[in-house]
Amino acid sequence: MKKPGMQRNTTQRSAIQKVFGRQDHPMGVGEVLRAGRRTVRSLNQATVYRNLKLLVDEGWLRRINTPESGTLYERAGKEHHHHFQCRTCDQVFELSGCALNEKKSTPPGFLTEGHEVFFFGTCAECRGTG
Amino acid sequence: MKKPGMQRNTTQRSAIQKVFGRQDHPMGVGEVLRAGRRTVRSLNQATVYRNLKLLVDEGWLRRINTPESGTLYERAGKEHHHHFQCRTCDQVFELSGCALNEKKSTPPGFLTEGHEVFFFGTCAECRGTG
DNA sequence: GTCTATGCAAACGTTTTGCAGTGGG
DNA sequence: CCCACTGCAAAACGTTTGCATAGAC
Repeated sequence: MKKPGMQRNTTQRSAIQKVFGRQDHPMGVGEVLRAGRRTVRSLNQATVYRNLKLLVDEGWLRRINTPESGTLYERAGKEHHHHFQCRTCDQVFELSGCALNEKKSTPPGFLTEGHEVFFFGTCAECRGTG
Repeated sequence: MKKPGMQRNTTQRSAIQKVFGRQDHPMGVGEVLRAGRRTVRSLNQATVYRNLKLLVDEGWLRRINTPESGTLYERAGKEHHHHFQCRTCDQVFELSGCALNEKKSTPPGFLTEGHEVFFFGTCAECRGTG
């Protein structure tokens, strides 16, 4: 058995965390990498993957699985919410609140521990209504 | 511009469709391939991929994007419903009904055209309650 | 000095694609 | 006899991993 050991504060990880501090929308690996390189020029893709995983395990980030844009990440600890993806610009937005009755949807005998909701449509800007 | 042309009835496609006639739970490419080979021994993975896409475009199948088990497919045309994935046995179940208020969740200016809900938990059988 | 984290490249699993040949209409 | 469809193999993705070494503490 190998003891985990203490984690270190690297410039790479800080850069990645800073990216999430500046952006308020869910981001994919590519966007994090590009943004992070503005702070650490040498930042590597593998490092981003490793740190995103680490930050998720740590509870600092949350993974979101989108049907259209693959895996995205957002800061954890926010209030329970869901997501909306615009089919025109592909941007993912956070929606506040939750209009879902979890109990009503759970079949007898089953135990529901969580849920995820994804909305599709057109965002205000792409409708020209924004 | 290339005219699409008429599609043909191949033994491979029929085999794939027959698989969905026999199974009532969402299936991944691997399961479809394995099951389809019981009808057409030579059935190829690429053929399955191509036909699943074709059948989705045609409206005969529906894609489901699961966070844990990747892309699954089910017969289209069923009543609106959602899915439940057991974290123990990984099986995906169909839930009937929809306890979601779509209007209430849509921000002003946005247009919601659809939604997908995914539940996680433990199924009746894995709880020993089934 | 120790040992974690990084960069790089190779490996991986999944899905797509190019191509020559098969077979449905 | 066409041309959509198939099988096969290669390519294209997104993600993970092994390894030598840089750097945090």
